[in-house]
Amino acid sequence: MPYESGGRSRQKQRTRDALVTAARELVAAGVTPTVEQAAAAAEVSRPTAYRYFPNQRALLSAAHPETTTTSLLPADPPGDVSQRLAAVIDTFIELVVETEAQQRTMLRLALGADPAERAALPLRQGRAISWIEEALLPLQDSLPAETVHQLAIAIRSVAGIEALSWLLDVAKLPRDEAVRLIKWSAQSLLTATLAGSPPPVGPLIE
Amino acid sequence: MPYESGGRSRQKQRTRDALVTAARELVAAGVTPTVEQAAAAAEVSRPTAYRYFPNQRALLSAAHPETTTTSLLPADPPGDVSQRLAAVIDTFIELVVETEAQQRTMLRLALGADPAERAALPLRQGRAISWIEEALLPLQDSLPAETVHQLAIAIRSVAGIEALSWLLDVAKLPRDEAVRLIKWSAQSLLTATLAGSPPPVGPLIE
DNA sequence: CCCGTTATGATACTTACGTCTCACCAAGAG
DNA sequence: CTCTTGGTGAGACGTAAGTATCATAACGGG
Repeated sequence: MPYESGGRSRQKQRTRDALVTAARELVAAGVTPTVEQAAAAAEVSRPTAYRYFPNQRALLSAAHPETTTTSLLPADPPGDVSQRLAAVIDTFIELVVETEAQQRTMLRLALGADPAERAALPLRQGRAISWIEEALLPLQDSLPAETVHQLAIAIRSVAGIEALSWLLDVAKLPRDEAVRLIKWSAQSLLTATLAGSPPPVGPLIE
Repeated sequence: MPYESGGRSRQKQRTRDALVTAARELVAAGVTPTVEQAAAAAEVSRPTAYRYFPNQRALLSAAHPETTTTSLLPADPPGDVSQRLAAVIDTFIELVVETEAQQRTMLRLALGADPAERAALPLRQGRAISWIEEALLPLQDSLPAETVHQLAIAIRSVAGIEALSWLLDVAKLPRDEAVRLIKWSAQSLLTATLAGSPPPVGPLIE
């Protein structure tokens, strides 16, 4: 068994990193790079790129810009849930709008995959839910954690790139109106929960 | 000027119809046909298909199953807005779930287009908004039409294939829970409006 | 009936995805 | 030093999108 010392040859890791880095830069530049382009930018041959990623989708998914931000709340977060949510949603939507092109690309790639491949792609699971849950933290005193989680999911589903692109493309709302409507929807879901109609949780009983 | 009598040769119309019909059948069968397949099914050559549709996207868009249904309300619609909305949303979601594969395909195609092309594609403008507006009809006594319209848009944005696929793929909700959550969100938006917090309308004034 | 327009088909070309085969090279093991 | 092996590059192949050229049926007008 040849060279295994210290975690085997790190050539693979270096090549993989080069590919991801190159692809990331191209994606950040606003384009959807060809596998050939990404390979060239990484100074690697095209077959090699395919040795690391089964297809373009997987490569570009791995190149999806990583957001390391762990919280969207301001330095001195308000105690009021509604205000906390407003702050988080404001920042989150801003984030989405700023990277709209990439968000659309990733959404399109994710939709192109069949169910089996979707499960394999670790991407498309952003940090939005945990961000929103952090905003909803004050609710944990009065509501079950599962209910809060479900509410966070509902809020994310009205505030993501999917809803935004529909509001823009189909409903043909101006960008600022779309953002405003999303904020209203998010607050309305919270209001309904606070008013005593929390999102349903658990198995259907009917 | 040769033959122009009675609306010129209808050969073009027949060929176009054959293409759309063939593509529609393939799409309804659950596949995303290549231009070649659609052309073959229409007994037409591939270049001819491209003479009628600039690309695959345009062809498949034209093949999008037409829903001629003009209303989603039951025969004897309830007078209560909430119940009317529940009825319409139930039926609408059922419609979306039943044709989920096609819906995803159309969404992916729509996302693939650049802004200029998106404007040219008449598709992706379903009848959902008018269906929802019909459910909200009783609100017209107490709210401006523009507000009702905005509310319908907000409701549609939480009840469409975009939100559904996110709930399923990313939030990993079981199908029945996703549907239930969507119904809750839609009702919550209505509730918020009735409770005196209607969706914002008009130009931003800040 | 002949002529010319028009729609169409046949064919080829370019690009890109994805797969495969084969040769090469470097580096560690003996 | 030699032999083996893992990583890589070169090149070819098949499919499909999209474009372009050229030839040929079909059909209406005179």
